[in-house]
Amino acid sequence: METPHHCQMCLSHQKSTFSDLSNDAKDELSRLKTCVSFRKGQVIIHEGARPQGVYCIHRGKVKLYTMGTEGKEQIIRFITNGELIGYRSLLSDEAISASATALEDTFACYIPKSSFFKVIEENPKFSLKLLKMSCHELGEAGKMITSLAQKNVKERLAEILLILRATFGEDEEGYLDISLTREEIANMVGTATESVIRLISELKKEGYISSKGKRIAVSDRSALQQIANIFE
Amino acid sequence: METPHHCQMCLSHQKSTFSDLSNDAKDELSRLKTCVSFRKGQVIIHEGARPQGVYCIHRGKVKLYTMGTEGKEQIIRFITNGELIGYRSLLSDEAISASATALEDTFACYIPKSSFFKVIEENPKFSLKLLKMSCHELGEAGKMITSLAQKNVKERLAEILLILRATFGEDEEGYLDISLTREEIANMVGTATESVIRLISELKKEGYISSKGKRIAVSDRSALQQIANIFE
DNA sequence: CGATTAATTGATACTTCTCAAATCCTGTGG
DNA sequence: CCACAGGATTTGAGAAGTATCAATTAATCG
Repeated sequence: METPHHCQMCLSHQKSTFSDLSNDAKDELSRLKTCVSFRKGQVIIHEGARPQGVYCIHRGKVKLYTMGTEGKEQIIRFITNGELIGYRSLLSDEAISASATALEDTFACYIPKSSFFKVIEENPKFSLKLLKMSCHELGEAGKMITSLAQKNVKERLAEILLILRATFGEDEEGYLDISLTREEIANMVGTATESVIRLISELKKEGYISSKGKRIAVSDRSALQQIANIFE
Repeated sequence: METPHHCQMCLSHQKSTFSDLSNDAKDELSRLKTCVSFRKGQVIIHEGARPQGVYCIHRGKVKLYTMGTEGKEQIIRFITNGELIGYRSLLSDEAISASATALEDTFACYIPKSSFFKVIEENPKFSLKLLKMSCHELGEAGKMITSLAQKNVKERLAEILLILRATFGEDEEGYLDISLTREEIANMVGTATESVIRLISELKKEGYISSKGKRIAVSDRSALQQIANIFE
């Protein structure tokens, strides 16, 4: 893999997990890390494996998913600029519980396990930040559990569309700035591909979203919130 | 609330989250904590509130759940001896995302927020232990998400019965050592109470479990594993 | 021993899945 | 640039899985 020039900057990236570290610590990390890139569709970490380090995404979009029965993917969440991949299993000392695959060409830093733990041990504040992060994720996971258990497919689809918008934003034409197949959307919503397709066209008819090919635009956010039973 | 005598011991409880602390740190915690108890059915922390401290369960059983639409509970997980309640929202600095209610009379230590953070800051190893714990929970949550999204109700019920057995064990007669209503089981499985009832009686007919009143005994663990698609 | 709550059963309606077939895209090689 | 192969999307029809509602029986608690 090439070392892209911009990777020099990735530790000080505004939104990076490492952004609050002291300059000294960042310098040290810079020496310890290597830069890697992944093509669209490439697997970054694989469920069941033992992790040897963490990836910090500099630029790109990644899906995190587990394999369910019948080999069907269940997308747990998405990971994008500044966020970490693989820290969960490293810290809990377990096998990797979810695979990660690049949704588009992605650039990342790779930080070996030993270096990662060194940074944690020498920077209690960073350790606390990781703790805060994982506890936040835990809350999000709880919400997802409740949605899956209690909402119907249309409600969940509306919720996911809002999550996609909040996570990836919109391009200049107003479309969600993420390219997913209908199947991937279904794998996040927890339903069959055909059901997603039917409900997307239903939401279109109702005027809450629009779409061109696989690209989707949210046109009435508050309507989707109502459908999804989100009151925030 | 009275201060039960046995609470003196709870920090050194074999399985306590705090068990690895130095004696000095434990002594300090002993001065900072207070002892509380909850009757069966009593709410310990309430979704949406701002937490002021954490509870460490000394003895008892607690359900952690969020309110879904229509006021239906979704049980996220159970908490028992040695485990913490409320640490997630304290550490992520968010509102409490899940309520906790005692399933039976429960004794706990209450550690105020400031004391909890003091212990974390002064004991990096403890901080790392919390990190490990929350990352483990994150993995469990991921599994639950995949189950809810991909397994049918019978598969999920089988899985939950196995989880209950692993979490709470069996009494001398072989029944699960936890008393839940059918509705609570349904709120964990993510289905209607009547569906749980029908499937429990189906599993009974098939000889994999037995039951007397509300008490349930797992009689064929590996059959349940097969039904639940668990291959471990 | 009531009175209340929980558990059970049956009938029916609704949601969602599955399978099959048709159409639409997209990237590629000629 | 065009045609084509292969995958993705869409639509329809029917089956399966679950939920809901109502009525009955069982268990529990003061």
